[in-house]
Amino acid sequence: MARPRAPGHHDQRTAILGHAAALFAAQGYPSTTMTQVADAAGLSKATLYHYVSDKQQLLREIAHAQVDALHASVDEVIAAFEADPAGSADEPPERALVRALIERLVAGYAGQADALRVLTDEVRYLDADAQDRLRQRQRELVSRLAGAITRWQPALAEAGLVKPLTMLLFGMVNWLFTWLRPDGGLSHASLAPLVADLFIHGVPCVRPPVPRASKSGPDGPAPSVQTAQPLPSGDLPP
Amino acid sequence: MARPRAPGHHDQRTAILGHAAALFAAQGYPSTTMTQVADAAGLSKATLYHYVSDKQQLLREIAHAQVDALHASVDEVIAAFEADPAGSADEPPERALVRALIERLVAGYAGQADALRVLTDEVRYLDADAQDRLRQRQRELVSRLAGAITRWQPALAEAGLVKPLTMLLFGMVNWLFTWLRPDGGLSHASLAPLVADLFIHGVPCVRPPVPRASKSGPDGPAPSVQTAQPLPSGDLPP
DNA sequence: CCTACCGATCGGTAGG
DNA sequence: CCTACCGATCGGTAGG
Repeated sequence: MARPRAPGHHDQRTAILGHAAALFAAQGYPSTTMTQVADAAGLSKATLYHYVSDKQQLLREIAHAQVDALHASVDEVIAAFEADPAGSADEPPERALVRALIERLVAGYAGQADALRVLTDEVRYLDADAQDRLRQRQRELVSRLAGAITRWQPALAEAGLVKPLTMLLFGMVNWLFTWLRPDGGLSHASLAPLVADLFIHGVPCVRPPVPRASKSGPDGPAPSVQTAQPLPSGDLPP
Repeated sequence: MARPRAPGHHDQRTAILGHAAALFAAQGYPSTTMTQVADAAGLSKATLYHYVSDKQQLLREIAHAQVDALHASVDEVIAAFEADPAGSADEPPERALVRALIERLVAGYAGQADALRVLTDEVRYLDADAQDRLRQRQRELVSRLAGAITRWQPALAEAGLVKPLTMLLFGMVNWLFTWLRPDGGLSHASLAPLVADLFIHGVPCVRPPVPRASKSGPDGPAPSVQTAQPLPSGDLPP
């Protein structure tokens, strides 16, 4: 059989990013060598450096492409919703949008597990500048989800609970690739409604301020729950 | 002022593990150098090696101590429950136990953020043997939570949903240190009931098999949801 | 002879 | 697109 045609520059870059994402996801960024990336892509290390300027660029592009893809998913769901806001008739449209967003995010994990893992676990190894830009985009993603939840449950927003609940949702979703095996008996498609049901039926039942007696003594007024600056991923102290 | 007394061997080791956990959590295991660990502990590198045999041992002991601490937390909650199974009278005891376990796990994140982050994010860098032993202990922890949930909602166990729901719970909890700042307006103590309420009110509402029309066509019988082998953390392909 | 520790440097390998 | 290397720095250990 003939040797496959050398792909174009753009395609070769795409392939390299895919191999790099798989290696970063499996081994972590710092312990993945450029030689491994080159081998996986079927290139010499020198040739690899013909397509990318350095190791950081691989991480930067994988992460940015992934967060862009997540935004695009939200775009699509919202566009479909605005075209037909009625939803599925058995639930209010605001809730239907939240459900659709959750199911879409979960479903997206099927084919993007590697890049998503890089986005959540390896971003800490990015340069400070690239990391800041990425976190900004991630915060925007959180805000879009939080906005949909606020329109569904406005009372929660007044209590300052929307951002925390949104982050709990991201916790469930981002933790998936940690335990969900693509070859397991449980698929992403069958898990998506589970996550959506759990969140959608649980959220209306949370009790805002928490007047329950906790371990801490009465050392002040009941703490009003405030929204901390939400950071989708850990950050690196100086 | 006199030079402080040299702490005992055990105390010095404990201090070293604490500094290493902080560095591993902040920078990741591979990019943390033994020199940094030594500096943080106020020791020379050679002296550091008097207390630990190698870098892997640091990671191994931090992770094992942390999973042991989590088991101890579960022990305590269950012991308290068995001493007084009635719970808080306004909810069934099985549900009260699940709530107590959730709140205890969340509260535990207050003082153990570094070690927990190491446990969830850095275990992949452990040797295969140590990693296997640790994952076994983590699976046992998941099983203990799943057992409590099963006793509360036996119907979910028959549908094979307990392990997935347990992992969603761990997702919310393990994701906390990613966005919850200790100095933020939102404390672990005020968040714990939020997580518990969300889970406890959401779980009874999940619909088992999912007879909803999904995107996939009718290419077979409705997939029976099975429990995949739950892995609390990612694993390293060969 | 022990412990606790130091300054200096080893062999090997990383990214480029 | 490869072989041959570099400056640096890693984890770990030597002698005293």
